[in-house]
Amino acid sequence: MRPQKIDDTALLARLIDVFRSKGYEGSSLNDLAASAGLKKASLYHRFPGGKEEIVTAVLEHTTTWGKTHIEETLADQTVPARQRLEKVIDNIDALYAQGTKTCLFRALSMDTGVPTLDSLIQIDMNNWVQAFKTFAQEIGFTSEVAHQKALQTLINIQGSLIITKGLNDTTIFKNTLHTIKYLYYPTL
Amino acid sequence: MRPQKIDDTALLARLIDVFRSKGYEGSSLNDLAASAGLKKASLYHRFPGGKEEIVTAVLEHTTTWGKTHIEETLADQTVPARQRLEKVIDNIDALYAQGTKTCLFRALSMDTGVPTLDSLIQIDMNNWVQAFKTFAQEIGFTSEVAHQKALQTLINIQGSLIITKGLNDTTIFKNTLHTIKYLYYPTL
DNA sequence: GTCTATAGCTAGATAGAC
DNA sequence: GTCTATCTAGCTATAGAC
Repeated sequence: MRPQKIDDTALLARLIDVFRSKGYEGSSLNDLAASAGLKKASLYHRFPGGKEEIVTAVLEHTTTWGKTHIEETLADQTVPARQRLEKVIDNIDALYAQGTKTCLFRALSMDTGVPTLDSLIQIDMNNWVQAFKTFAQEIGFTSEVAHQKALQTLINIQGSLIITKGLNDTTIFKNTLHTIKYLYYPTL
Repeated sequence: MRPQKIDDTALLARLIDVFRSKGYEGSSLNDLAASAGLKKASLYHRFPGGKEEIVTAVLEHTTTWGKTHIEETLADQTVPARQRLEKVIDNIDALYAQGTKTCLFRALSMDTGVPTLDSLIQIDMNNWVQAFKTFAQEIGFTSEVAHQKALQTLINIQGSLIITKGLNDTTIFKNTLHTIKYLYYPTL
């Protein structure tokens, strides 16, 4: 067997970047292949189901990223709570490259004609909310308040990414990320 | 001259709806024409510059919407300040149809290959920020605090729209809109 | 596993009848 | 002003050589 030009995880990373900058319809198979240094036909070898299989794989890869970098990190009882939260914020900062890259969920949550996407995104978002909510409950907030704080966390992240892109000012994302820990530790 | 099947403002309203649900690349001229009850060639008669002229007109229409429903409403000294803010929040609630419709800026701020779009969106967003900032200063906040409140207003709107869509739960948008007035009147 | 070549289709855009 | 018909370019997807 001939060796792969690019391994699966590197390939997925390239594909994610294309989708989140151009969206589903805006990303052609030529775009996707080119960013991976491959030709269209080679992409079909790796993903026989075509564009739909590619975007599904990309979303599933994002799901596992969230499981380790958000959910497990926030729930890791061997680390002090505040330190866990700061680590997660760092992870999110890296995911969005300090606000210079947009969110894959946002890029893929348009009307695409691929009904599966919406439910995959919904599952991921629910997992994120649940992770932050569980964390907030652990440090003493009631279920209801914890839920509101979790939602506000995601709202701040997504909203600041949009405004950062629109105004072309990454300090907005940076400042918003910085305020998130005060949602959970108001007395700091 | 033959009568128009649909007048300019109604036409623009239909076109906006297509763009904000499907994005720029996802909206084909057939989609756009069909939603207006016209054929492609008729759209070219109204917008000789094609898709780029259509999307530009759509964004300019949104700019004038913002001028009247946000900027002028917030600055209207003949109305009590709190009442102006509540009116603007109502206008925003209507614009996004209680959270069921996504934001045009968000839909069009992907990598489209149409460089004009980014700067049009940036101008609109800046106008919105400036309008809320001026309002916040008028009711007593310092320039720096007023700026932060204006940014947080837009972040909450955009973020809650994304999360509302992702989780398929319009109560999130409703609740977030409801909290915006407490940004400006914390003692309420 | 990757590639070239190509099928079949739909996109954006035009020409010209009414 | 709207339409049908059509052009070209790009799209997704496949076949088959290496």
